[in-house]
Amino acid sequence: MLELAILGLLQEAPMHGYELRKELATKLGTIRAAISYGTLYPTLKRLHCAGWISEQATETDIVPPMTSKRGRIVYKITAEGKERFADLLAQAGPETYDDAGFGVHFTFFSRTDRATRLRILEGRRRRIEERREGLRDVLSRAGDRLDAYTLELQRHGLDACEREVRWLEELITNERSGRTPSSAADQAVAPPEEPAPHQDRP
Amino acid sequence: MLELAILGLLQEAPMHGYELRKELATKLGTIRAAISYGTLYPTLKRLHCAGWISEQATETDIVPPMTSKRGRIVYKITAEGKERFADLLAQAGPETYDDAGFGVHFTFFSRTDRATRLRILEGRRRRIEERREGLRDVLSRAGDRLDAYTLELQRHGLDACEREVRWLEELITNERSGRTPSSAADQAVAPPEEPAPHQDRP
DNA sequence: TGACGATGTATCGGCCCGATACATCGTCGC
DNA sequence: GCGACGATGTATCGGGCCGATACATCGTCA
Repeated sequence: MLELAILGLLQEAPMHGYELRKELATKLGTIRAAISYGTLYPTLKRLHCAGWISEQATETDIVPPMTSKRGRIVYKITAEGKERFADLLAQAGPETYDDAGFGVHFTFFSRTDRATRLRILEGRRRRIEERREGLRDVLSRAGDRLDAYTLELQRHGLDACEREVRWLEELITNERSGRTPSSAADQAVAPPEEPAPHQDRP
Repeated sequence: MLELAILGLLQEAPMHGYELRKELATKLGTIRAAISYGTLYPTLKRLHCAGWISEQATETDIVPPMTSKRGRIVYKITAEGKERFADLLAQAGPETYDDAGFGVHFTFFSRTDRATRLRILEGRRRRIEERREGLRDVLSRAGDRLDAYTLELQRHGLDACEREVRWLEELITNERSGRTPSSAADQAVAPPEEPAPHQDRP
């Protein structure tokens, strides 16, 4: 999963580890607090060995404020890496539908096609619906066996599930009718087809 | 964290691994799907070695339907284990406030005192508020740099944060005024002090 | 009698985290 | 000028937890 996230970010721009972590924190802020270095660096090494990314120690810097010879390693995605990214993004296993996996996939939704988006959205919905049904079962069948706090927790969880299902329904509806997620109330008119394959970092 | 959960469940009744897993699934259903055996059995062994629980292979069974000599191992909490449980439940590190940790603590709230409950509730609130502020920052400062899907994800996350903070506020208010979580609208009258130290499994 | 699913215990590889170590850069105060 | 300090940067290690897998028994139904 982290592999997908790294590949996705490097698709936008070459970066070194520290920068990657910060970028991950803002883009995936909802999903994970911040990726740990204990995971990041070994993963980068693994991706490099696999040939998905290229490693390049650098003396010079890109941005003006820094002009020294700090030993930084800039990573750049390779052609094989882009292929790998597309595969990972499109294929959906069970882990695609849990919180972290879904979040990462969703983050890069603008990089894939509508069919894939719908597939993942519906898979996620099914997952949450299952959780919701489980909670309803527990509340109706064993509710009186649980103490007040546990009960309250279940209820709060159930509420969150229902809310997320509604959110997903809306996204699915939008997707089917060819709309990009409506920001708030804008975007009344739908773009013709794919909502601009990808163009962040303007 | 899993240690706390196991100790908590064994406090209610002796159990063997398989049963423990099912019980965990229903009580902590909101938090985690189901605990993996690859974690459960090693943890049980660890707890046994530490002296928190006692291990007893059994031939006879408790419940009527089963009357054979299946090699099951029934675990029972020890006096030291109960002490350990109380310590773990009351002490609050940073991991107490993330989703899993908070969920487990909350599940056993009826087993601890109001001061501890308030401390944990407020710590959790602070944690969520931090996440909320982070999301607001991103949305206001870098919102236009992100594509529509990422934006939508952040917004959904922000909404969930705000909702959870409100939920926590309510719980904290109730706790301060000496009420157990109000089931829905019942419980208009507050019990005198601690809401019955613990009595599930009636 | 044999297939099948639920029950039950156990291990292994792998992902990811937190703690930790170490080094350099820019900035600010003294 | 110079030292302290926080941000920047790379890296390793132990440990928790997961998914896959293996193996065995029980009850049930064909």
